[in-house]
Amino acid sequence: MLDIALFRDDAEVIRRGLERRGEDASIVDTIRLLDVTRRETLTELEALRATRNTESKAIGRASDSAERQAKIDAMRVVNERIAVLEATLSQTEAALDEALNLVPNIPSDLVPDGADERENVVIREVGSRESDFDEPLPHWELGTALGMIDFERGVRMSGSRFYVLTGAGSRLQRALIQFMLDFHTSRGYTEVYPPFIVAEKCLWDAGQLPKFKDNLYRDVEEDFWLVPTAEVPLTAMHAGEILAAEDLPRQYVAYTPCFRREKMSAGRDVRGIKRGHQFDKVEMYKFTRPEDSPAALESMLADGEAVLQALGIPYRVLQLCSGDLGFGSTITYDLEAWAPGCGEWLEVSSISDFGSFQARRAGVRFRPEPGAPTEHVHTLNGSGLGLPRTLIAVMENYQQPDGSIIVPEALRGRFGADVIKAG
RNA sequence: GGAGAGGUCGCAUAGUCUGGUCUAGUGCGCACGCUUGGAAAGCGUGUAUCCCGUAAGGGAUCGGGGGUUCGAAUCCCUCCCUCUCCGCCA
Repeated sequence: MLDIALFRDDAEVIRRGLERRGEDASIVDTIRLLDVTRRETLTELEALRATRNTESKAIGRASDSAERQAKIDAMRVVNERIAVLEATLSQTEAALDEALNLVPNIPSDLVPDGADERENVVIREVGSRESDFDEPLPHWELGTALGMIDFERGVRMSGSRFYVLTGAGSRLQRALIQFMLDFHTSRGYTEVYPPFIVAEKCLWDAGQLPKFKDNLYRDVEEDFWLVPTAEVPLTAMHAGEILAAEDLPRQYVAYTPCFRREKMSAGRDVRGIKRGHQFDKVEMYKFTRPEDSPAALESMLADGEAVLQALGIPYRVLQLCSGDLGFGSTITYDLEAWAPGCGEWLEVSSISDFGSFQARRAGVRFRPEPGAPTEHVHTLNGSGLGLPRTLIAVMENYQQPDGSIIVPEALRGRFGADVIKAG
């Protein structure tokens, strides 16, 4: 959510931001109008409430019963007007909230203009894509041959896009998760195990609602929603708090499954474990002082890249253009791992600075100086990394001509073996 | 799931029965000042958040929402949460 003050003071910045994203900017005028109505209504309402407060006290003190009754009658009239204004105010505020919740964040000046993902910019490519042999196998063939992935039984249990990791597959994913958690912890993040089911409020805080309602799973009877990413509970964890300035930045890393009710187009990404309704992810998250978030973004990017480097996976860094930016983000880098078997780049991480967008929704603030007014913190999030796709990258990059898979050195201790062979 | 007790301005509590003197008292903690060679103690002052307003000032918030009333921390309804006991359970 953007600051309502920005709509008053510099609406042009918002319009330009919306246009860069390729969105209609007319909502800005709607919001400005509602804001004026709200303030006019509030001013009159509060003046009347002030009258009522004073008069009610006078009534309490009044000894003459005729005078007392006259005041009570007068207050009845005032109260009728108050009721009308209260109704207007609550309608106006509801409309204002609804509109504000639909406005995406403003792209940073550093973000290149562009209409969609085709105009994202490759910033660098790291590692060699050279392969030792001509036809590397895709992970679905490797996984089946080595007893790491069971597609049929996953589909039998849960339907299309579900799979079972078995034996070395399951173990390798677990080794990756533990490796990533330990890795980020050693670099200054605090490990967190959050709820995987949260109240609706948390999804508003993180900016998932109202816009992405169709992508969320929820309990029919109770206020329970499955998290689509650990970003949701991590954002909501400090909702409504005023964080101690000396505790900033706060840096968290969390492993969670992620549940997404995507309507996946038939025929696209159907093979393998690249895309599903359930997947695992290790997420990095930071709360920072506003002035610190640009540097925090760069260091989070470095943290994501370091995982890929430690695993020895070739990757590239993309800067998203304005038209491909996520709803709450001001600036985003994607990390894409090279998967030689599929022959494609796989998005394994998306690293963003959300500015004060989520902090304002969730009410996360800090006090810069003792006695100073509170300010919203900035929040940043990034995958560190997404599991099934990192698993794919490991399998496909480390496959050998004899059909086995070498276990990356960084994972050997946790995995408990150097190589994955059939049988 | 059942029964009971609770949720008050950092923490702990008073106030709720008997609605107006609650612009919410007190203790602790914290900050500043006095005092002191320095400190402790003592004394004094201050110490929530948000909204409207250039300001003066005003308003809102006693877990959330709704109601009764001229007026609600206080009465009524409802939801949420916490604690104790019972049941169930990994």
